[in-house]
Amino acid sequence: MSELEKNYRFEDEMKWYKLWEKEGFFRPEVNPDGESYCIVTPPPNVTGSLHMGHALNATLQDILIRWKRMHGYRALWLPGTDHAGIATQNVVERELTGKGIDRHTLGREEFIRKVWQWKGEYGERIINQLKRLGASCDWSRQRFTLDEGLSEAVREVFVRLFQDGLIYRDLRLINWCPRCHTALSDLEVEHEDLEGKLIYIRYPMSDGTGYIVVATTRPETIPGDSAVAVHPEDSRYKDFIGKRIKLPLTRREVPIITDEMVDPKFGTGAVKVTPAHDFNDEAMARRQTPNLPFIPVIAEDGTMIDTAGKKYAGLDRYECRKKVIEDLKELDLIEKEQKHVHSIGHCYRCKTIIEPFSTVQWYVNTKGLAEDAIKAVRDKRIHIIPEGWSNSYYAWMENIRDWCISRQIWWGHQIPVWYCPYCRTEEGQHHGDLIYISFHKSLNVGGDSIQAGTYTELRLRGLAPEDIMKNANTVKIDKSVTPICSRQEPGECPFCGSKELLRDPDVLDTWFSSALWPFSTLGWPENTEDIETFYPTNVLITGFDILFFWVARMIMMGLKFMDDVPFRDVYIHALVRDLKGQKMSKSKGNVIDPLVLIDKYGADAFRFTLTAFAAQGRDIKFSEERVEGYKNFINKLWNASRFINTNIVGEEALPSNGNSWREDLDTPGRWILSRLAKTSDDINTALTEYRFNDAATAIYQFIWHEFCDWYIELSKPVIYNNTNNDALRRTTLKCLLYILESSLRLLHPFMPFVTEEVWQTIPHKGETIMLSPFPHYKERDIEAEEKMSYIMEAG
RNA sequence: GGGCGGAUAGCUCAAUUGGGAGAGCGCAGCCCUUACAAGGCUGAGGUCACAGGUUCGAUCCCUGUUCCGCCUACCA
Repeated sequence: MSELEKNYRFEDEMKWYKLWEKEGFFRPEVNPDGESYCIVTPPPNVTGSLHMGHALNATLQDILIRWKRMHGYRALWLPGTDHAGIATQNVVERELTGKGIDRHTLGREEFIRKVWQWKGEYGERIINQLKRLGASCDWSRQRFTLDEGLSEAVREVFVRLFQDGLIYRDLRLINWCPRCHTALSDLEVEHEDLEGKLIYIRYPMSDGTGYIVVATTRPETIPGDSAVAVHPEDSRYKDFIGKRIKLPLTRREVPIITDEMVDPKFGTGAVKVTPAHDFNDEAMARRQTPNLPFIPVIAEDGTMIDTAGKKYAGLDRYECRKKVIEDLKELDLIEKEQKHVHSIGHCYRCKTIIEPFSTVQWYVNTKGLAEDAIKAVRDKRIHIIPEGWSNSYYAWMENIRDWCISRQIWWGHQIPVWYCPYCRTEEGQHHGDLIYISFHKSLNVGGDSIQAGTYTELRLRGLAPEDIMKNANTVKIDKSVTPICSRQEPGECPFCGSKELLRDPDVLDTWFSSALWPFSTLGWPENTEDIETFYPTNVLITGFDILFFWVARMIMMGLKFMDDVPFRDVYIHALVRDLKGQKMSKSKGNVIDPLVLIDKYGADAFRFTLTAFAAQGRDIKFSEERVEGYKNFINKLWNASRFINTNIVGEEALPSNGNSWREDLDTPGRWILSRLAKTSDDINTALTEYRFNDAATAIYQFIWHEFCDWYIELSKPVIYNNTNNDALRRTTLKCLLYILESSLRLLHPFMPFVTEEVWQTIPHKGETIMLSPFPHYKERDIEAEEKMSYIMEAG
């Protein structure tokens, strides 16, 4: 037992972490006979570094897992990272661009190799930051969503959903990011109100009887119009219905149609219909008989294509808009322009404005899955805490739309589907004629320069299958081409036996693999002991921002493939904001780096601050002053320990729970034991109900204001033997030590480092505080509490 | 457009069954008392957003209003 220094040195925190990890204390095997308790962590992106949200999230999980572990549970906190398809691809691409390298010149295989290399270099950063925070995860079980095992789970799930008819391909408008060059799901689009212009344009009648005025925010898509629509009941346009107009900037004529969806009160009550670039218009087009034609005018990269008119082809969509407005003005077809605020969708990864785009994509039919997932929450097989979020959950689930899962990027789980170019469709067309490939740059074949073509054409021109796929930039496979879905690469076409198969180039939405996380990480589809022991997991702790992205989908997939919920409780924690309540963001420059705070105040003080702030259902406005305050709290505890340590001078062994020493205590002693019991009870109850802040407040109040301010102060006369009562002196020392040691254990889940440090310097039982029992004392001494309250009030 | 949450001391926030309004920081005053000045003690400071209603009694329950934040939506 060494003399404690006057100030606690939090700088040495990590020496304990290293010991814990080395000794295997984080593994559930330390309590082999305990009841199982499991948390799987929300996997952070490999590209990420620890932000306040992660820190809060990890702190709360660590508190629960340490608490349960001390209660003797076979506690597993399973960590890992997410490959984060689009985000990671963007990061690596940006880095390559900095070196003047385009991923297309590298090719798919080489690019993926680069990403893995990048992951090897930087992927552990956030893991190390979690360790710095004190996270007691079982790192021996750490997983990555692109692991072989997890990839197998992904393939298994895809194939089974496909066989069940719950996965299908379809041609329809999707959210397309022209910068990331991929489809996005509805959730991956962030809407933001932007001020634009509502432009009133005259569309001349074909019969020369005048014109109809339509209001639009997107004049650049006029060449893609298939109609003008009015409300069927709109008397202003009664005589126009069925007539045709001359579409400005083109030579085409389009009809005036009716549709219930048109709002007569908006604009002029007449709206241009552009099925290929607007979701509403797509719906309208499909309601018409025959369907209105889809005329795309914008390319994958957001530039205009030939159908937009020679003059505009190649222009960016927003440059084109300006140009079109100028031209319409020149033609005197603009009646007026009006400022107009409306909500515009942006890519959640790169913030580019999304473009509705007609493509063939893979979808999951979610309706049935969602119904089961709704039931699980309604039947209380899953508890969402705070309960208010369950309303959001129901609202979203009840209106769920099919989930677009294919992404036109390279980093991710490639879809386990192949196509045979030599089979025919039901209509008798060759598949090879329905697969269209364009190359990133022209290929030279026997002096010919080839830029694009159908698969059949490219083969006829002498290109080998490998060359075609390796150099492909975009691959468009018609909806009617029969997919061959398989867990392993099929050696040959099951229909015609051809050995020349094309693999679907798309990868799956990152959230597809995350949805399997609670069971794929435990070893599924193998039937492992971990699955048996730890599924369903006990609680999922996460922010509300991924309630739909992730939580809802885990519930759907868990129910579907494990036939049981993935977790019993979902605890939704707050968002960490800055002092003014603003969301932290790099662009606003208000980001507080958790690592900076940890270096400045220590992980314990930082964790405790987050915990004390973590009231249910309320966002956190983070203030650094609080961290300072809890650093002082640590010092308080440290010095209380110093006081006790110097006075027991090694002569006292740790008194055990039920000893007769208690009977010799004076009123303050009986009182503090009773208060300790109440505090332990309060903390256990609070943690059971996920009231983290109440638990933190309880231990803080007890240690500082009851133990230090009152009991230690009252014990001094006794300790210094002013009372000439040796027996009482010894009992009081016992009591001081007992309370201190119990307090450390109560505090350990919140402040793992300082508690271990102090615990090791005082008499204790066991190897580490993190495996010592968590106090749960129930016996109160009401008489002593009442007596003491008189003393305290007399002050 | 629909839904949800918040408004309590100068600042950041607590208060789970309707009866006593609290903490941290900050502020004022007094204390270097042998664990801790990163501390101790004392104190000031709030018609618990506003207006009604229910009740013996409302920060808490109900209605409406204002302001703020968020989620969601097919606002051309």
